[in-house]
Amino acid sequence: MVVINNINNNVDYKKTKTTKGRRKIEIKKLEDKNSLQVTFSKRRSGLFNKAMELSVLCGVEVGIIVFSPNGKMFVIGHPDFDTVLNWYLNGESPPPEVSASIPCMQEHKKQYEKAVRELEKEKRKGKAIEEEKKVKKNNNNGGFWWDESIDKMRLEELEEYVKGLMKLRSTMASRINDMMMTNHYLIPSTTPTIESGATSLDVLPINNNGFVVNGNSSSVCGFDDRFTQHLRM
Amino acid sequence: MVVINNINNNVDYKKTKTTKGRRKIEIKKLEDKNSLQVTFSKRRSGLFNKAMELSVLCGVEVGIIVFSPNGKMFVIGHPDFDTVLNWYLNGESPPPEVSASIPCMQEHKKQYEKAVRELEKEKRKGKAIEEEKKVKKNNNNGGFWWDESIDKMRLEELEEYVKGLMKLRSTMASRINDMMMTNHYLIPSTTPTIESGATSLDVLPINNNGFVVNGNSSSVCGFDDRFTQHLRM
DNA sequence: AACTATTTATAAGT
DNA sequence: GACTTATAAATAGTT
Repeated sequence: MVVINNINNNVDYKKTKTTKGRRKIEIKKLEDKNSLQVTFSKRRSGLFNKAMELSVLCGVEVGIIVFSPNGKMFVIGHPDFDTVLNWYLNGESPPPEVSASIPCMQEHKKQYEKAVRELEKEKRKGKAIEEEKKVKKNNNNGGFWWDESIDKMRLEELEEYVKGLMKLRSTMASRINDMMMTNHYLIPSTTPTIESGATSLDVLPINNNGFVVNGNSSSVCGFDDRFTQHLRM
Repeated sequence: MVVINNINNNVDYKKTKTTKGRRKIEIKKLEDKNSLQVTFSKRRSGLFNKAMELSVLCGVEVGIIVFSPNGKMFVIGHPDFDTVLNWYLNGESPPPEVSASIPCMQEHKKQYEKAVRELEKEKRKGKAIEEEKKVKKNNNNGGFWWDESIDKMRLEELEEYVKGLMKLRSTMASRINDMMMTNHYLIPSTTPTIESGATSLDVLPINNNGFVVNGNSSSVCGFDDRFTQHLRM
């Protein structure tokens, strides 16, 4: 119980209240352009801070994207946004600890899902090279200057890719076999996939071009400084 | 200064307080397994609600991924997470209104970035079909049962893909030309890309297999019901 | 950006 | 999880 007898120290108070203080608002689109901007700034800060606290307190992974009213992108994440994103895109989990408690069927689903996704990826890739050939034929004066580097990289990565693909084939075969022997699941027609390694934009706010714009900091409770930043929208 | 004169109205109080009420905590990893779970639930709810409020009040787009301590994935977004994600992956902005205020150079950067990303995608795709052929040769007894559908889809999408690729080529040519005539920018070696259309997982929490698990609701201030759900972690 | 008076969020307890 | 209580934190309106 916090009780403070104030009879004797009213003298410390301002005699007139300076503001009406916080007032309740409806959660609906703010019409006043100015207060909208102010509210956005305050609440985005608040949101990111809440995310940071959740992440630290519970040791969990969080990723947030917010677009300002002007379309400027703000990204935050722990460990960093793109890492979290990859887990999402791959349908994976960050900590491989409690995942062992997942029932067997779930594991089947998971691997099957992943296999389907890989297959989609493969399919799209396969399609592309034929397109590329066609385009080259259309530009029969030759490709653009960057074609060479593409072909070089392709060859360099060829060997290890074959291995991965082979493994995928066998994995898919066994998994699909498992599935068909047990239950029937609908195959999602399209699934988001990520092709390349992620960049590490992390908590930095980036403009709507995807470039990092700025980022200053003020450390909060030992959490990475990058979690707090104050930038114009 | 918080001061409460409690002398005259102690009579109104319960003689024994039932709880000590909320108490301040340090923002550091919770050790007690139980309170960690409880805190995660409460704070995830709070975070999602804050996101919803921000989205409604300011009319902005938000997307959040959170993993529970057990690795279960929770996703929320407005209009839906995957839409927000695509904007992120493509380095685009949701509203094409204020984007006109972006300086010309920024526009160049943006298109260049995108072109580089597309090129990466193309490259990886092209690589894949050759791998597929190799694999097929290795499995010279014929492909698996799903090969046929892949080839069919490939052909079906061929025509429109050519058009897109042609446009990309010319866009890249002019953009890169623009860049070289003005400034020199570093080309990020890898950039996250998304290959297929997005699924609409929206606010539904999904387990670490990427499957939708459940989702009940309780509407908040006219915001989509899907923004609130209470599920086990 | 700083200030307050309030509203909200939430730590503990049930 | 859902409810309660007391308190800590966030923030609407103002300067």
